[in-house]
Amino acid sequence: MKRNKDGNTEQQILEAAETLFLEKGFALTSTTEIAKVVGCNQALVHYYFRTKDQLFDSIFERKVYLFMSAFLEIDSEKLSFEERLKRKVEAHYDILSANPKLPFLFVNELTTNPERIKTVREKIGNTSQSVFFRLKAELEEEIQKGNIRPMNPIDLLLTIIALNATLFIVSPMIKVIVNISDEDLQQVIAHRKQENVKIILNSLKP
Amino acid sequence: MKRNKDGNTEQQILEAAETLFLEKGFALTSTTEIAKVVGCNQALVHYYFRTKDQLFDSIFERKVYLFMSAFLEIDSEKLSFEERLKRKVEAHYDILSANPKLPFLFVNELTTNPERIKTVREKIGNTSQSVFFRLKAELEEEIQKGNIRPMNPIDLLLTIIALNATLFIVSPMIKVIVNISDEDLQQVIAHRKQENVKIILNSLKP
DNA sequence: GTTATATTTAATAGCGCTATTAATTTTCGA
DNA sequence: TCGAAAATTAATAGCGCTATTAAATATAAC
Repeated sequence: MKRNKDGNTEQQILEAAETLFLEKGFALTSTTEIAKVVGCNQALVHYYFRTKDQLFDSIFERKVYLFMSAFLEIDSEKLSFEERLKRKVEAHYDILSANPKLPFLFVNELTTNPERIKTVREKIGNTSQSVFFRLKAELEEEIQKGNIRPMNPIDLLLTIIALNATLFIVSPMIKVIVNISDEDLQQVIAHRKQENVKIILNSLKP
Repeated sequence: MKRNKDGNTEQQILEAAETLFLEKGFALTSTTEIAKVVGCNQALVHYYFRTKDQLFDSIFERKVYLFMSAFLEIDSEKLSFEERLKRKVEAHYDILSANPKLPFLFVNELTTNPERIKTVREKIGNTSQSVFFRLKAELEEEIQKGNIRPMNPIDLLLTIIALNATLFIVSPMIKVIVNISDEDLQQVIAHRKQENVKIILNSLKP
């Protein structure tokens, strides 16, 4: 029986690669290991994806979209700026809770391999820019109205990303610096969403 | 002339290693490359430090201390809790500004090699715990007095680390998501210190 | 059933890395 | 100045990795 019983081998490779890349990053993951997880020959990984880089890129692009997706949706309901922002922050946090390794993947790859930034920008640059300019416009309108203090949209984005992503990025560090148990850490994660929302909304006040 | 003109070779290796480890992390830095930077034979790196791991550890430990150092000093002056906290946050931010690659190093190594957590904890565990418990005690006293809202000291630490470290961790990401120039990024970094202080002090209010 | 095509495997070239060893050169005190 | 100790080098064993190639096997169309 040569053919893989579990159906689509290409898909299995993709899934194993995703798990391993998220776990250890690009450099520490080998096509040999991916093949071992799937239970196939190592050459198959290259048969389907040619190079390790191509395999990684196809995964990475979708992950970047996932990370941004919380900010992409345009809310139809007529809600206040703060309420809309609150929902986006919560949605973003939820996505990260479900994919806690995501922030590390970005940091790791975009820091160690700045070349990839160009690739990413080509593919998602327009989307991310439109997200940014929409936020910028909304923010300026609110500032104009005097509802929130004057601030740079980059600062707001930074605060959101910092608070939301960092918990997942630094949880290994936290465990070292504070001698905290895994259960306590889970508790922190659980209640941290509202904490973040609170801090972010507080930071807007005039 | 066999002897290195620039004096202490061991020190030069240490410095080159530090630069490279900070730049690319443990895995992507080779002893071969370190030797090339120093201009010596690759075996010398192993002559002085035996293994790449030992070389890394000796650097890593000092970096962890550096990261924490802002919170170590006990301020003699009689200042309010908020003022003391403000100064610590600023000192911490200053250290990171001077060592912007530090946060990435921690995240990278403690995430990809959790084994190292044990080593770090053995060496700095007591120090970090005493820092934590001092903060905890001070915080509880202030909460008792009603000066700040009830909160977990872990939350406060998380907020500080998140806001301070993240800017330096994610600056490559920011450049992608927002199409920001290097000059603009420098501006953001420059004014971000007070922004962080503001957000942190705001987050304490009852 | 035969055959073209898709999938899978074994084998391997070629690279860079870590760590060790033995030999060589330099240093420096007696 | 001699010789032990320290510093440095060349050489290399041995490993795992990426990517390719050619051969083997399975699939499906006819």
